[in-house]
Amino acid sequence: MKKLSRKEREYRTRREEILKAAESVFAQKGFHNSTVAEIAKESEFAIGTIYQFFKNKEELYYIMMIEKFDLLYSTLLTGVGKNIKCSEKLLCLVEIVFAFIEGNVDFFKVFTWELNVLNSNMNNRLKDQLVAKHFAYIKLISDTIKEGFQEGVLKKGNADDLSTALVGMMNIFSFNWIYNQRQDSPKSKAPIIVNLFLNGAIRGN
Amino acid sequence: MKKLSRKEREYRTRREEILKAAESVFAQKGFHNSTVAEIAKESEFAIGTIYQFFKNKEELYYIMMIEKFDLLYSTLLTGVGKNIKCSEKLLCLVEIVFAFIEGNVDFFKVFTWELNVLNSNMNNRLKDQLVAKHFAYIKLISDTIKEGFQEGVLKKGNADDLSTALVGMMNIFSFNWIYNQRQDSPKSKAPIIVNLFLNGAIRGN
Amino acid sequence: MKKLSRKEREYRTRREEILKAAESVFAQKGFHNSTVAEIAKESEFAIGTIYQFFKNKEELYYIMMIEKFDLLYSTLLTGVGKNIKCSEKLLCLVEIVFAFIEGNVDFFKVFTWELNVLNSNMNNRLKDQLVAKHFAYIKLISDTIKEGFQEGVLKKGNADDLSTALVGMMNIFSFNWIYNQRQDSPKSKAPIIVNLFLNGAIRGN
Amino acid sequence: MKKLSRKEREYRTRREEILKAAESVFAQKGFHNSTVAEIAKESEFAIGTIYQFFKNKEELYYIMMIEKFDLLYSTLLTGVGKNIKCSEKLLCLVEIVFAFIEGNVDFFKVFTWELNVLNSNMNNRLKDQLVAKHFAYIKLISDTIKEGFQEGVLKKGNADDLSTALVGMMNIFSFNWIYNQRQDSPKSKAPIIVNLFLNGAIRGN
DNA sequence: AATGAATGAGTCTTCATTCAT
DNA sequence: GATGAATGAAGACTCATTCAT
Repeated sequence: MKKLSRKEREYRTRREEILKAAESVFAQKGFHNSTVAEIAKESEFAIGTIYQFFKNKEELYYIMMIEKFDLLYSTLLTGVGKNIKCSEKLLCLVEIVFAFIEGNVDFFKVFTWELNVLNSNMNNRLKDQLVAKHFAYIKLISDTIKEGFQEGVLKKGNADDLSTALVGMMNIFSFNWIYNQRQDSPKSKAPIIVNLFLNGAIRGN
Repeated sequence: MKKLSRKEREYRTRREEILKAAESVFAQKGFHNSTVAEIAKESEFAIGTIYQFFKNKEELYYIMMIEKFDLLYSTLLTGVGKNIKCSEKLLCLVEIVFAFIEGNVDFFKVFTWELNVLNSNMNNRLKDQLVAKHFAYIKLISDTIKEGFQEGVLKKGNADDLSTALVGMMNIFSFNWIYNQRQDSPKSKAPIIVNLFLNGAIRGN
Repeated sequence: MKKLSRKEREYRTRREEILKAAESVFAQKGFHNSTVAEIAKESEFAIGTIYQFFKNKEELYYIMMIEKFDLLYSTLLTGVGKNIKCSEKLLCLVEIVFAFIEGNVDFFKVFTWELNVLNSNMNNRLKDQLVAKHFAYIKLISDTIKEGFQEGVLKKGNADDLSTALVGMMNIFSFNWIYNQRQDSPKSKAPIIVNLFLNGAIRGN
Repeated sequence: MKKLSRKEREYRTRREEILKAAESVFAQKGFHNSTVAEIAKESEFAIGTIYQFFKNKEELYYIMMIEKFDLLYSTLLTGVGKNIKCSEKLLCLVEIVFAFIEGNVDFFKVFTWELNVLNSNMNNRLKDQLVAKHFAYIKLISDTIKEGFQEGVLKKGNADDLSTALVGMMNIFSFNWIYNQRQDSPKSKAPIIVNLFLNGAIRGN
């Protein structure tokens, strides 16, 4: 661990401050609606100073993301390593991720899709309509799960949590397929997902 | 079902064509990097014509989304209704969603986060770095699952699918908490998720 | 006076209706903020129909103005001719012009300067400020006139009317000079104006 | 009088330059036919720079007007104050206004009505026709005044000047009535105007 | 090294005019 | 002759980036 000069230490501190400001601004407005001027103001540096630390807005965005991911990753690595049994490791892993998210809401908000970021004052009605459609879709699933409770085939539990979990799985497989050429088609994954959802991953079920 | 005049039919057709073009353009570039001029060109109409059908770019975006959601929803409703058993319904549901996504890649791409939409020619290296971080994170999870195979506690299967599914569940609970005030904190959901992942939803496990 | 065919008569009627609508719309919003679509709607004709009667928006504007001027002129000609003495003629003339204006407010509004026509919701404060400056200017003049009352040199009367009249004379000489090359400079007209204002046009004063 | 920093002084200078350019461009083309790009070019600044000094085109317009008015007003105030007798004050006042107008032709042109501002290459014939109508109207008045010369009731003088003055008075009373609810109807002002025109404001006439 | 004023390319949106029906 | 949907040129305004101080 090299000892840093005062210059170097100050440089790092400023850089961190800018990254923090960027995270906050990007989280509130998304990439496209955030201006470099805002980030400058939030960080209490001049616009030009931002450009001394980062080549451009896009680089600032990427580096902020990468560093956050790094932090999450190293936290996970240490945390998970403290457990021995697989099931304990998994629980620990999920807990660390969630704790990280609760402690870095701004960062996670940056992942938001563009929709959430439209200025839409005028189109609030349309936005509400879209949200309503989404809820109807979720409700269809949770209603099906409630039927499973009635039918006696599913353990009684929170139907919303279960439907949320199922949707989460569907979404991620869809994304992966869309943005990764090599992935199998989602359709082929359907039985796997439903099977996992119903029987779980543990041997013996 | 009222019979539509030729005028009305033509109007609808044109509107559909614009919506299709918008879907395609928005999917490729995201909302902010798409220009109305591009949508006009793609749809083979003049710029001004777009504005005869939609008040502005934002409205075009929302309406495109809403109509797609409507279509998915009604397809689901009919499809799921044909089954009786809960587990069959769920499989059917997942299959319909996946079939819809495979048939509407453009639409689904629109949901993408802004990151995927940056012009980044310059910053491709950074983007790759970020993707690498993400894969390392996923790998940590799938490695843990592979340990579960070794340990004999988990049914042998595709570790990538399982880790993907787990991440999908974590993500969606995080999103819901971030964008919904009333939701319980993710941390409290950790045991539920891990339990579902391990034991499944079926009664008796 | 040729007798007109029905066709011809209908043509004239439609034309009048369009001109009337144009007058009303132009008066409310000025030339630049009026759209042909609005004039079409006001006149209850289609946009295309407007263009059957007038080559373009500008021509519609000019012809509307010209026809109104014609009407005023012929009204004046008949009215003034009924008097014999010059002073009666002048009074009659002023009265006819004023009656015409009161009966054709819309038309006269069209003469407005662009200032009155700005959309300025945002800039209302600035507009008010400008109006205030103008009033200060007028007040300076009427105060000077009031001093004349005190001094005993001016017949007691309405200082506002007198200052308004003076400003009206100054304005018109300025305009004429600005838009007519050949006119004498306003400066040379100053004594004439002040003399007329003080002594009037009648012989003997 | 605070001493200004170099920065502040430079800022003011640039601002003045933009205002001067705006005055010139607006004077030539009117508000609506002037583009911000033209003003930028005329002032030798970039478009964006204009927006650093003024929120938008409209604000630029208003502020330019207000500052000119301020200048005229303060010039008047000092100038008129140097005289004691009312009639001298009035003459001085008129002379200052006229001198100001001669020195600020651009500014005064800005007051122009929209008519003068139409692009009318195509419609020059119509514009000429309209101007002709206007002259006919003026001529009617000046002819009446000439009759007054013949009749011996009016002091011999320049009939054009007299008719111009009369029209100026009529116009301003009409404007004030149209744009000020509370004002008396023009018709009621007719005798006042004619009386002023004939007898002047001086006591004893 | 830090600053922030200046830059101008880029984009949404409007609206006069045309022309196929 | 009447219609009004389609057109696309034009213009206000924004904001990432530069560079002189």
